[in-house]
Amino acid sequence: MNYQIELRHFIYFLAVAEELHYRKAAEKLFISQPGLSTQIKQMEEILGTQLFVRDKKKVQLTPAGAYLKKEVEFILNHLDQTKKQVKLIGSGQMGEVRIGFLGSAMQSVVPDLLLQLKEKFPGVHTTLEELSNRSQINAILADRLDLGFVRLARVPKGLEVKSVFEDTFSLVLPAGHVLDERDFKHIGQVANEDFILFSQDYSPMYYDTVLSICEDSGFVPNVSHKSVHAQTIFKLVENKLGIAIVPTTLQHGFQMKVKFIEMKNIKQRAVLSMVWKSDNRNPALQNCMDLLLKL
Amino acid sequence: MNYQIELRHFIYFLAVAEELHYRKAAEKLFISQPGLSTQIKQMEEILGTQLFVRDKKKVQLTPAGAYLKKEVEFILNHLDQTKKQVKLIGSGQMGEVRIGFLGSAMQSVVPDLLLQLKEKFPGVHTTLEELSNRSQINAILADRLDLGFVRLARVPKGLEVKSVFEDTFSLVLPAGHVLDERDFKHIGQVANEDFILFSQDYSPMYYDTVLSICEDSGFVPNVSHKSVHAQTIFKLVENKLGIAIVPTTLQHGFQMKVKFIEMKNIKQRAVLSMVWKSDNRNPALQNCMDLLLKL
DNA sequence: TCTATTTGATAATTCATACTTATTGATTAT
DNA sequence: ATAATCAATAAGTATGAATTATCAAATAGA
Repeated sequence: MNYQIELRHFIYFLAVAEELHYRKAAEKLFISQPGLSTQIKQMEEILGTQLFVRDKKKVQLTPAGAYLKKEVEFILNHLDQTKKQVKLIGSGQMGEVRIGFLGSAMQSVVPDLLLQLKEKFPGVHTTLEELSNRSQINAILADRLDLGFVRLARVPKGLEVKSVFEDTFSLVLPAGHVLDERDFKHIGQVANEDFILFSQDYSPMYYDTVLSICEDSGFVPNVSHKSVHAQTIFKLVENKLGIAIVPTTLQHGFQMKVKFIEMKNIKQRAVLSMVWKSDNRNPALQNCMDLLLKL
Repeated sequence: MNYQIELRHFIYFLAVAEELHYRKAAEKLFISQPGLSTQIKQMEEILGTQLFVRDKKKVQLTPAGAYLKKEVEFILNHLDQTKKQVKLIGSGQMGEVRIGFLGSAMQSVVPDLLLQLKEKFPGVHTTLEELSNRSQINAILADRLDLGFVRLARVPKGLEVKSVFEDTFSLVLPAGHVLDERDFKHIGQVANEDFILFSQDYSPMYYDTVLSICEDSGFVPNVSHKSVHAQTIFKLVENKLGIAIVPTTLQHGFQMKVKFIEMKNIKQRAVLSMVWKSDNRNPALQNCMDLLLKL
């Protein structure tokens, strides 16, 4: 009667919370459904709180269950990371920093940073993952990621941000476009063209900034396509399906039949920021931040 | 051979890490020393890392063990906190109650109620949304809302209603109108004026009631304008585009050049009711209702 | 050098309980 | 109506965490 919560409970709970279906969850866990039922029930008894509502053909989380789900996700992620760190420290290496980045960050600062990190802390292993702004924020909050490179004006409470690179914007035109660098005065000259932009979901800040650039020239762009890949955007421009506005450094690393016209005379900049959790417990990240904040 | 780490391991580990002495740690844990030894050993096997150095008469933490100790402390603390929170949310002392209300409820009961709620359950967070009767009912049925303040005679099955406030009706006239409070006897005196009422969609009950008030005086009102905003109605009256009949408490909170004549002698009342779902699972709402139903 | 004492690790055994299979009762779909 | 699907319950099994008993190694005191 006087049991203790165990990690097993959490893993089972998470499976049910995700599937909202006992049999499916049990299959995923490779255990029998009755076993799962009793374990969840026991868990509810230990916590003294109902976690699921099972009424007639459907399983749902209670408010307490929904809260617990978030916490359990965090705890299990943190535990995984801790296990890795323990192994690394135990084997004499220093640790791991899990880094997320927007595709557009790979052209400018991130490679530099990785080189510096490798030099100063050869023992620190880094993992890299290309993710959207939103995914990075969520991953950092859930402790699946230590450090993110995003383009965001604001971040949730509990996270710290530091701007690391300010880039001008460039107009991207098909190679044979009539407008040339010499003739270019302002963006209003291409107001009638179709625009190809990064999706608003992918980077709201980028989207807003581009709109504000156009607004400053007195027009609302006609957005014909949206994409999350620079590659795709350039390809579309190359095929004359529209023109684009992107951070200037994005021109490096792609072989495309497009021309870039840097817009130095406008005030808007593409700001790339680092984000991390104020209370991140990864000792390798501490070292990493000490280095990075000095740059 | 293929075990999993469990919280038990962490608790045992922490005891040993604190005591640096197996027998003493075992005593503290109320288990036998050999049991503790095997569990720690198993833990080291699972993690693939040595956590303690036991050489000749003394037990000490390895670097990996020292790191793990810090993390285990954090995890166990966080877990304790989470358990407490889950209990609080489960018992309704903490959580969120999503409240909808008709604009006209903001003048009378809702603010009072919120104050009382904050006082008794400081942990319960409330969200407020101004919605029409119909929108509130739909939102409650769809579980997007926990509690609504409506003016309705009937509600769909599965919902509960309780009248919370009965307001008299007032006649709203332009400031310079010939009819005065002293001269006023019955609504028939203004039978020939244009009437400005809340839309029938917005509150069918209000609309019906106003019609019945007029009917009792033997006339059918000429409705020239309809609106969903009290603000608009008063503005129209101010500009002599008609007169209105509204719940009396609506006169508070607006700065308008209109005069109110309260009609105490008629039987009709503007009834404000609470609505909620009988089988709402939100524990915070349960507490909220316990409080409210006592008033 | 010999005990006596203390340490953590083994060995053998016991016992709690997480898990299994079999079944039920309730609900929905055909 | 019949079949199918769901979670809960019941009874039995087996895994492994605990126990007791013991050991080997180290220290300290005579």
